[in-house]
Amino acid sequence: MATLSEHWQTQRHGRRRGGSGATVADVARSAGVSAMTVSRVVNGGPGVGEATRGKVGQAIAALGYVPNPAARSLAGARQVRIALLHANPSAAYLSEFLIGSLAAATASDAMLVVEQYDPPETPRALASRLRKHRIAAVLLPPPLCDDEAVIAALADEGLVFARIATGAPGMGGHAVTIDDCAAARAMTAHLIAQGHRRIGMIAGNPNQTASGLRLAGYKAALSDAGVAFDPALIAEGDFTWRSGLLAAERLLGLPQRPSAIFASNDDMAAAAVAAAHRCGLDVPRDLSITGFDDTAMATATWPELTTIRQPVAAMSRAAVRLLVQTVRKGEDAEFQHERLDFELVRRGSDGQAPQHSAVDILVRPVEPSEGHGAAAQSDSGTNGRENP
Amino acid sequence: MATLSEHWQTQRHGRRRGGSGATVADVARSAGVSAMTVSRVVNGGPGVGEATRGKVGQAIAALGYVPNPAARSLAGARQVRIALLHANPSAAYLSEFLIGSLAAATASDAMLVVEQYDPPETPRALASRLRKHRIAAVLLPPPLCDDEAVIAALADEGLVFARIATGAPGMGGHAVTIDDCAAARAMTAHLIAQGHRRIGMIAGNPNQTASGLRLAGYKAALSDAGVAFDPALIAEGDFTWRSGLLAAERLLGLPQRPSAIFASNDDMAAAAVAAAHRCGLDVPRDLSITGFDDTAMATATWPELTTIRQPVAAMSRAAVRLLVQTVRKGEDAEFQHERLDFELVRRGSDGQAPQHSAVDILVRPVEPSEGHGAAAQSDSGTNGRENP
DNA sequence: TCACTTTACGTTAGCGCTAACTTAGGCAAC
DNA sequence: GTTGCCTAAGTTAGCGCTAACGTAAAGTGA
Repeated sequence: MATLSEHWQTQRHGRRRGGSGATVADVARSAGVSAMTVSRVVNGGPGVGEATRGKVGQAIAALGYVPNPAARSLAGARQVRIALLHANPSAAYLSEFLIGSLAAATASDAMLVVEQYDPPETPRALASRLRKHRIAAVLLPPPLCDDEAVIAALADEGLVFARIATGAPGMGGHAVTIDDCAAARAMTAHLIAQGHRRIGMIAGNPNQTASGLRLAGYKAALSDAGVAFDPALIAEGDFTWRSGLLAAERLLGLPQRPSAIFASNDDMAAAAVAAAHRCGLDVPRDLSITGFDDTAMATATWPELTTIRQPVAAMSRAAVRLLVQTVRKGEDAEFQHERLDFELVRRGSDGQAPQHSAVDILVRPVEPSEGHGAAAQSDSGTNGRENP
Repeated sequence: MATLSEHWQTQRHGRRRGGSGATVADVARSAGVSAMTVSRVVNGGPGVGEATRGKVGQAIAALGYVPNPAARSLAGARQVRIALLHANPSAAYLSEFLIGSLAAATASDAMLVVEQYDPPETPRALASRLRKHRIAAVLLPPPLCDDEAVIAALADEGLVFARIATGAPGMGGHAVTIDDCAAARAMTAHLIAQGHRRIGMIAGNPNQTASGLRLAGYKAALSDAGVAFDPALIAEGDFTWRSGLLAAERLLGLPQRPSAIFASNDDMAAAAVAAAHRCGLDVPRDLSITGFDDTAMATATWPELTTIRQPVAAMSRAAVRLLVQTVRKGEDAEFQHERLDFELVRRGSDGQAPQHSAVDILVRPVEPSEGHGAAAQSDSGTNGRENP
């Protein structure tokens, strides 16, 4: 048995200290208050005077104190585990998505685990598997965010969930989206403003609600501009590159082909570029093509795609925050729909509509946002002779 | 909903029990041993009899006991924080990489945090920033795995690191790779086996050590087959799509153009496909093209790319495991080089060489040094064998 | 046989933090 | 004044686990 003084020493510089990092006790001593008060300050709890709060804050800064999350969740007995459920690990947005969620999870002292969901498994089995893993909340990126069977199963198991980039909020869960309809409308208006009138639309898979919204935005912009809607200009894809290729080929095979194609995601837009090249069309001189999402694919094509940027990382951060809040609060689950801003990123794949283009460019040069207009024109004019 | 269970958490002695989950104490009681013994069993520690171990194991299974990681790292005062350092959040491999590391980190009770490194910051500032965040070990995916300045700075700060998919192990850190040279050799042999003799190579950025190895593998396969090496068939890229396009255009502009192009990654291979189409060449009838990495880009082109699959998730898992081990062990850092198997994935972008070289096949069939060629013909792809 | 090591456990004491309670002082109302 | 009630703290008691040490029994060697 250690003597009293030895014991005291042990407590401070004990055999098991991690070495680095001050503790609440250190801060408390330095600020001349109790550990509990420090804890209250750190967590923004009530019942602390303004002066004390200041002293403690200074001590925290001076010692570089960072709370130990392990101790925290032990003491609180509340270790929130959030699952990121994905169906397709190679989806382009997933890495950015993961980075955002991981940051938010770390910040709110929750634990992020990644779970895969593959078709052979039933939604019900999935949900109970998640429960067994002690998951409290689930993050649903596309395409899972629109899978009603999965959502129903999760809700049945009492799991909280947040749907990312879905078109249809509601269904008892948080939703974090951009305004898909407005974005599509902006992009279509952008094309119309450049003189395009026959604008092909490669729509997404109809079981993704975002597809519908993007299509609606397209129609809205046409109607805004008084351009008649032509159903023949809608080709349906399923967000894969391959489907985009087929859709684009159909559009380009039309008797009166469009002068622009707006694809519902970048993969399909990139495929449209490939299809255009196959047909001997120059992009954007003969055909403008725009995408949606601003994934890596947008810059893996030539010319690079003008597209809509979704703030994926911010969206996942927001979703994690919402989930953690809900789980910690407990009962009063009031589900939110957070809508973040999108951005129209202009690159080189769009330009003036063919008929008037040469004149227009001389008279009214393309806005020099990135000087791509001229460069794209000259670059793509070189070489590139082909015929199928 | 959760309303029912939340209410009565006072069930046990403590007023603060989080509802779900057995504890060591529960298991101990059920098995009739002490908590410490349970802990020893769980951690595979020594000093436990076989009979006791069995009893405890049964109790664990019966109660569905899962250790609480928070309590664990608190008690052990060893909360290993591993940083995944990345330079480019949209890199195609990153999501798979993250999934693997996250799984491994969770399994070994380490904490994974993601840190970005952007050029304006100096390597030294980066390293000290990591220290401030209490990072103990760093995961270095490409291209950071070959950044000597960064590596030196990390080493100076006493951080352990693991380099993924680098070509040059050593430099005081773990390395997890595939055998890039053997993989490139296998791919080249695969092309040779199909009658190709003029095989263009789009090399990677020379400051990536993997680039050199892949080039070496290409040369080795040529030499294996007795095909003369022609420096004109090497075009240098930097792993971006755009650079691949330029490189491919140069190769296809050659007076005697190659009948196959082997690109050092999928992005460049996809660009080569685009370039071929631009020139009116059919892939694979007129030109075979193969890639490397098997990222999403490999299936976002038509035809889909025959490529080398790297087990990215497995690699990141292995790296995390190595790092955790090293950090836990403490000093005796013995750095390992783990080399995992690659796989040649055959899709639609490669085929027999055009007519005239078919004669070559009949006259002098290629003698694959280790049976790469023959095995690789099978559609499902084959496991790569290590080289002597 | 006894001293000595080894093996197989049990005991104690925290890791750092916070929920829940307790206490000290202030301030109003009766 | 004193009762009551508020606010701003401090105190106590763990959360679940394991490092370090304690101890009893079995094995070892002379």
